[in-house]
Amino acid sequence: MPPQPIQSSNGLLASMPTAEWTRLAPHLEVVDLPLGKVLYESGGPMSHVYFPTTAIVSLLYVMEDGASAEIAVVGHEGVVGIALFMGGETTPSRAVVQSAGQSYRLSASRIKDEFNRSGPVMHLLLRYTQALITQMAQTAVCNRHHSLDQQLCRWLLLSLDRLSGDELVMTQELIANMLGVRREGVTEAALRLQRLGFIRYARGHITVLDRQALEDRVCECYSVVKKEYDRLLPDRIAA
Amino acid sequence: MPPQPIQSSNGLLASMPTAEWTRLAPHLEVVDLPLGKVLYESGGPMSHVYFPTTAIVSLLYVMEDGASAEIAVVGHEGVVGIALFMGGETTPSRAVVQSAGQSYRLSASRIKDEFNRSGPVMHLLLRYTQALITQMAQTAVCNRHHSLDQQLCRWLLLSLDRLSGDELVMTQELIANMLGVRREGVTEAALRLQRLGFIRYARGHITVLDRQALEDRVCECYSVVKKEYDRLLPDRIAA
DNA sequence: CACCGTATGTGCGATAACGAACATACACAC
DNA sequence: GTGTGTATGTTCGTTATCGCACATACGGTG
Repeated sequence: MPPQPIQSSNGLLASMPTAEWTRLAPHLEVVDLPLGKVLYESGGPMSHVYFPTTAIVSLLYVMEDGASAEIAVVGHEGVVGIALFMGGETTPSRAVVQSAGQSYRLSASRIKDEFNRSGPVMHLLLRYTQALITQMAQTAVCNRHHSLDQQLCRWLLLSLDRLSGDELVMTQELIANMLGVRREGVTEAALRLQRLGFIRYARGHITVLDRQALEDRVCECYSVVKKEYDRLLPDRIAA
Repeated sequence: MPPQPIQSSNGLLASMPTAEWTRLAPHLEVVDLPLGKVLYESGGPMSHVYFPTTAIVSLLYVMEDGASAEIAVVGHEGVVGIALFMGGETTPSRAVVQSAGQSYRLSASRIKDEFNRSGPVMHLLLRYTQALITQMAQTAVCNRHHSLDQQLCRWLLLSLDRLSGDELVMTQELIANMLGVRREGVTEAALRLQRLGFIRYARGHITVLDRQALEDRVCECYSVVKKEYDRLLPDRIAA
């Protein structure tokens, strides 16, 4: 299989009709998002919405005692900052760059203006929001019922879907923070996958060797979410 | 003569400006929702949205193997069926009546028409949706990090907030299905609360004797969700 | 009032994940 | 090459919850 072309755009932006794209394009900025950058703090101000292209952003909740859990992940298929157009202005979750890369961004006032035109962009953003809701709901279910092994597979596949290659730059420590488990637990689960020959792990670099094997091992949560994204956002345009 | 609701209204309906209320009121029906009634099946058609008054509805996901988990709960503060106006038409979750009572309902076409006017009703529904998102996210976090005892407290308080009295009609078996845990686990957690004098449990009837004690024992997830509802839906009108 | 179905209580061993402490081992700077 | 910091691997006792089997007890029905 030939390598996937590098995703040069964002699925939501690419799905916009010409008129809307023409209106918004002059106001879009391209920004580099380094690993670990916090786009929004819990309850904090949100100056822009982000449409990632090659970056991946995690929405996670950090508790009073410091424990954390990922609620959803956003890549080139979506947008970070839905609270702006949903009317809440802020959310109790934090948005952190999980994989460095680039993103478009649009100021809060521009996205609100566009949304309030109640045109195709609004409907697109709302359908995306529903897909994101499904991801959150499925995360809740998965946290309840599935093993760390399965959740790691789900997490790897969700990340892989948002990257161009087959390699993730991500320490086990960070994965543990996302999944809300111990680092040692991730080590053990990753070792099992490595012994089976599905992945190769080396100091913060994971290479997926057998994606199909991960899909065979993952829980249903992955495909439920994926199908819902495909259903709700069918017009995604390839790079 | 149709049954009249006990609780004067639903929070969202009560928050609507006069013009919108006047427009919608003639089309609202009052319906009785018996315990266990399935309003929507996973992926199934959604003919109406429901604005509960005295009923409580659970959104839950049922897995292939029959295991289930509650994703969110909706009572007189909200609406069941957001997928209709979000544009998805359906969702992978099931909506089940958790506590019998009454509800208003509105046909799918009427709610969509009203939503598409892009007026105050749309903005109200979107703010509600954001609050619901917070509840789902917090459910995911709670499932990951908190003990069954804490989760039971959270569940009891969330239910209590949506009821008029201090008694719930609910077997431990059903609570276990909602929380996605074993029935025996609920028995043990409920016994602990009972021995402490916080609740009284008798064959499907739970009476909360000391609400404050439950609030002292519950994890932060409860207050995070509650504060977010209060922040996003400040205009709620009391019963 | 006897019966029976359902709801609740109890007692196991099994297991997955935890928390902590520690061992290795690679990557990079000097 | 040596040193150092970070990433990964390993071990072990502890804990919460599970899965199963079964005991009890309430309440409506005949």
